[in-house]
Amino acid sequence: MSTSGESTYHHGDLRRALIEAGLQLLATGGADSLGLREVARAVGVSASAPYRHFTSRQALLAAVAREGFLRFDAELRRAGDGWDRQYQLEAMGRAYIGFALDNPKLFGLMFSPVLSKESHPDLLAAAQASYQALAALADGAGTKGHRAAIVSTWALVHGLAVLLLDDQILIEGAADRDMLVEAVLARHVAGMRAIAGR
Amino acid sequence: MSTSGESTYHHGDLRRALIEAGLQLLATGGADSLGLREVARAVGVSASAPYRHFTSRQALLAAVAREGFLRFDAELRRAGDGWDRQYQLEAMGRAYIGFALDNPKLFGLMFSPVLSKESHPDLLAAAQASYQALAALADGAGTKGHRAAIVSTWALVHGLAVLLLDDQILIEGAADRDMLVEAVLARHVAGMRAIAGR
DNA sequence: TGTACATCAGTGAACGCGCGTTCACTGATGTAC
DNA sequence: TGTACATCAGTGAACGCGCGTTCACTGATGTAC
Repeated sequence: MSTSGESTYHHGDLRRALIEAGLQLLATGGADSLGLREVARAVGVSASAPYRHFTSRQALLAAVAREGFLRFDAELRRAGDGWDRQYQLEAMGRAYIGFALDNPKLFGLMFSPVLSKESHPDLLAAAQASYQALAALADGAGTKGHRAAIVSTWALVHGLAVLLLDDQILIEGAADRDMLVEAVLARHVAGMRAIAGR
Repeated sequence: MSTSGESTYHHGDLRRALIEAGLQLLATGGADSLGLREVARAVGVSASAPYRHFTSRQALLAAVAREGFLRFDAELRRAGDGWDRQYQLEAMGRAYIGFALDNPKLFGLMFSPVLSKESHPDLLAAAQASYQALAALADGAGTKGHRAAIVSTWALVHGLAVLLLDDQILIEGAADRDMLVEAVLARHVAGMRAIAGR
């Protein structure tokens, strides 16, 4: 993985490497659920080595999911940055769905109920940061502080992402899919504006 | 399961019984994924018996998911029946989310990407029937035939269901949850009406 | 700068487990005459 | 109605597999003097 001829012994940052390998496997691999041995194998380390850094398989999954939320959050914010306030919602919605489509397995893990957020506080924190981004987004659409408005936006975007991910919606190619996403987002924004009365 | 003292030999309708047990296990059990042995055990039959009725574990899962869609579909339609046209969308949305909350694991299986719909045509058919129900619903809201309108409604309702299921939305008890669902549905309907221009 | 020693971060063999699936089998049921 | 036989729908033992996890171990690294 790093400079050649290097031993895997005293790896440097095995913890980081394992998380990275986890993300990699989710990005390219076939399996839908990560294994401890699988990740260890990918890094080129013995099956028991991860136990130096994670107390259990759950802990590794949580760390990978947390990393996912950090990147997700960063991408959402970056997407929002370049735009005028009135276009932010659509830009971030696009980014939300884009992230899900680009990282289907990771997205699935992040929102999986098998990872109890209570037992992994830093995972929870990372997830909530993403929520804040969305909340700000809905606020920007002129419906300050209304939980229903925030949740509506979130649910719409999340639902569309999940339905596309699970191949539930009949689409004809990527272009058709993108058009559909645009149309749905535009509708939503129009609806929100109409309700906000402007 | 049936009249006592009955042998499991020449069961009568083992296929049906296995599917039923699968639903039961998803409803009450802890595991998130059904196993062949698990289901066989629940029915009180040997581990290899299911192979008389299902070619593989996948086939059993598909059959359970199909049954899920049939019930889902029936519930959606029943929910829509009792209401005036203008309240149908909300009624069915409630039913959609209610089904998901009542049958979290089953709902998860139904919309799981591990079940390729292509290799299970009757599963696909059952799933599409449910889609028809939703399409009719969006039509009823006065936005005839617009795919974006149908998908918006579907995505919103599905997304809200999934987020609630995965404990992503911070809620305070069932009453609070129900209020939120109502508010989100009401907003959506209002938005759709506003766009449709009435 | 060199040495002694504690601690750290890996190894690799082993554990038990439960799974999906196969196979030869056998008892129960249905059918033809 | 009775008998012979084919077929059906189970049994139960066995297979290999990969997993998470534990454990005693050992080589590499860091630290105190």
